[in-house]
Amino acid sequence: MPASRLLITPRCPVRTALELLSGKWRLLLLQQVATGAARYGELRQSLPDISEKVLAHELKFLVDAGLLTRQDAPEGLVRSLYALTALGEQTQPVTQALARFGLAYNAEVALEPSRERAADANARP
Amino acid sequence: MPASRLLITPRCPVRTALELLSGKWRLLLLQQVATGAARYGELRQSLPDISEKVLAHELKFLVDAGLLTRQDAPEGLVRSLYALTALGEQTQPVTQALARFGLAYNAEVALEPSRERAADANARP
DNA sequence: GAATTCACCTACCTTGAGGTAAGTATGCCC
DNA sequence: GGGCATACTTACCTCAAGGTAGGTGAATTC
Repeated sequence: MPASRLLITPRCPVRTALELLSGKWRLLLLQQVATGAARYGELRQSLPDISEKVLAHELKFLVDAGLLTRQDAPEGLVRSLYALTALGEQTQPVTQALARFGLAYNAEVALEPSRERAADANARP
Repeated sequence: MPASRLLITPRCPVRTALELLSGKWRLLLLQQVATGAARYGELRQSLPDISEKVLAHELKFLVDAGLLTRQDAPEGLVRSLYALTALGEQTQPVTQALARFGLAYNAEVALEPSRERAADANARP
């Protein structure tokens, strides 16, 4: 099975994906928008502990990268409606896989108090 | 469909997963180990541009987190054989999803030279 | 027309992830 | 026992992600 061990170079697709999607908020933002086109204020409420600077910045990045679209005012309304592009929708399997792993990890940690120290390093209030 | 919009709190499983797996190297290391149990030197060769400090540190982190095991010398050999735990194997769907997204992104960018500027922000030699 | 809300933007600061370069401990070979 | 390889460790530094706090301009409300 080491037959398929591959050299991890900068052009590896996993690295491409990591560079586009890594960060504390990007995948969470995409996940929120996936639940329906969302406005700026809705996103801020959904992710209570993101700062406004970062929210605006990440939205801009995702639009520039072609993962989100921003619709300006459908005439008369306040502007800003974000939606996933086709490419953006392709991030959903990633988020789902992460969610499944997160659940598996929590389940495992619950069963193994012996590893609580390691888990504590990532514990939150 | 906004029926299922959920509050992203620190306890969300996606956040748990992101905290454990985010970073430049973790998923790549796990992917490499998944191609067969690996030794320190093999991993260093597979990921040519990781620094030794980070390689050692990330390996330790992954062992502490319960995603990798390190077998000490099977008697007489040089020590250090890393392998995935059951939990560690559960990260593979994440990596696979990232790989699929990376390929889709590259394909899309190749078709749309108009967005090359945004892509350039993440381009590498 | 004053006040408020919404969707941002700007300047400044802190923290930590990751890099560089060197050193250490252990075993193996001859 | 001197040299070499493997598997790390340590001290130091840099940079960028992310946070804080306070703006701004346009629309909407009263």
